[in-house]
Amino acid sequence: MRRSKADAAQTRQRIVETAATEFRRHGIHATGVAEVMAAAGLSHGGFYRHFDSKSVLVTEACETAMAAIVHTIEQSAAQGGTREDAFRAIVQAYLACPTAGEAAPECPFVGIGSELARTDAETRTAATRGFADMVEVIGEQVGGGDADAARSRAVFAVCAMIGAATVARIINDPDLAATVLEDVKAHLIPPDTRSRAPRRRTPKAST
Amino acid sequence: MRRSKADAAQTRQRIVETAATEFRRHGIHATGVAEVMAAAGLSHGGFYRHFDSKSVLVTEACETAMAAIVHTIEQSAAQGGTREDAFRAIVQAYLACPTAGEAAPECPFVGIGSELARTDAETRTAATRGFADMVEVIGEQVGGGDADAARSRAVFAVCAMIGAATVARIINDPDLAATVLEDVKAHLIPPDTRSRAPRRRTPKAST
DNA sequence: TGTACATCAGTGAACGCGCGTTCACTGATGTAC
DNA sequence: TGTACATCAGTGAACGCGCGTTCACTGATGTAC
Repeated sequence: MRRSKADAAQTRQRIVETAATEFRRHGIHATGVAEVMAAAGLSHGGFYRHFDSKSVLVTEACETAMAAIVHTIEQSAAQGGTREDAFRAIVQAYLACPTAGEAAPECPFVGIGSELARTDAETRTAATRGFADMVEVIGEQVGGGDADAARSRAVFAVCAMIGAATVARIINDPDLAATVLEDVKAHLIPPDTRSRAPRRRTPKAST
Repeated sequence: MRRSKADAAQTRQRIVETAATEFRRHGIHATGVAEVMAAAGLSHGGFYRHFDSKSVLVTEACETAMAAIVHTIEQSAAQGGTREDAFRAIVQAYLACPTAGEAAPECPFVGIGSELARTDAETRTAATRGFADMVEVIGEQVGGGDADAARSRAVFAVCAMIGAATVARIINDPDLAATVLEDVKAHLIPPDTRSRAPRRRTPKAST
């Protein structure tokens, strides 16, 4: 039963968005085309009306997922009045842990990080752009130096957050996982700007 | 052709060590039992004389890989005279980039990070122990506060390194990937103790 | 110590299954007149 | 505007392939006497 062009375009987009979620949640390799289509409410046969191959879907899903996490970070940033508030809001939101085992549920660097390194050039390019965007948005909040210093600090913060969420998801002990997230939050957010969280026992010299 | 007990035990260990390398390099899902056995110089049929299932191999390979990265970190630490030297040596070695796309080739948190989060309880327990060991070894080098502060700083450093290596492997632009590794090194290693690497243009206030 | 037999590490073919992909088919949509 | 036909989104069965796993077989190892 043929659908209108508008319907078809909408279906295509739904498949990509569903894939972005499924891949992040269960991994790229572990998520089949049929699984994505079923989650989108379709039968698997129609997949190739929209995409040449699974890897094309992976690329587009990566682009969509990257745009989503960048958007979330922008929204977190918009919550804070000062830039310090904005940065704190970003870190708190990214490393928020309803359950530590599902830290940063939106971020593809966490959900499919090690798999992304083995994807094709197009997908890795999309991931690279996503990382650059994350750094840019966060770099705007971590000023206090020249542009390059801000960018460098943003790179550091993004890497620390990605590493922390990755580790927290792997760790088999919920308390330890939560502690890891708290430790990394404590080190990323300057103590004088932190809100609720208790300060470290001995602040000590800067690292 | 039956082998002696000693030979069989040696074969088993060879399979586990081969698997540790193959899984880290190509991913758990993407590496078949037959592939591991072939890489170990065996035919795939004999696999189940040694292991009940692939997931048992995954667990043991994870244990082996964790022991290896912890051992490497210990050896890096042994190179430095002071604790600051030791910490610098650990970070420099972990984030050394012959090619940035292969950062931290030994560390399972990087090579199979997102896949580890979806493995069974035994494997995640092995990974959790490995993380705790990494934190303990590094914690010994980042003193300057009480034990808990040192542990917390070690957790932060380990997460930042894992995140940096994960990102560097994904990024499609070798220069950007190398910059990420340098940025994270620069932030982890206090400027006054860094050796060769050029200092950031404006050191600025501590973060 | 020597012999006869059970054990089992390793081989290679085979198994069922799920994967990515293809295809014949359906019927609503888009288009040409 | 109405009609006749081509297009194509979506369905469901089928394809070849590689995966994890099993199995009959081989022959050296281990063991009981």
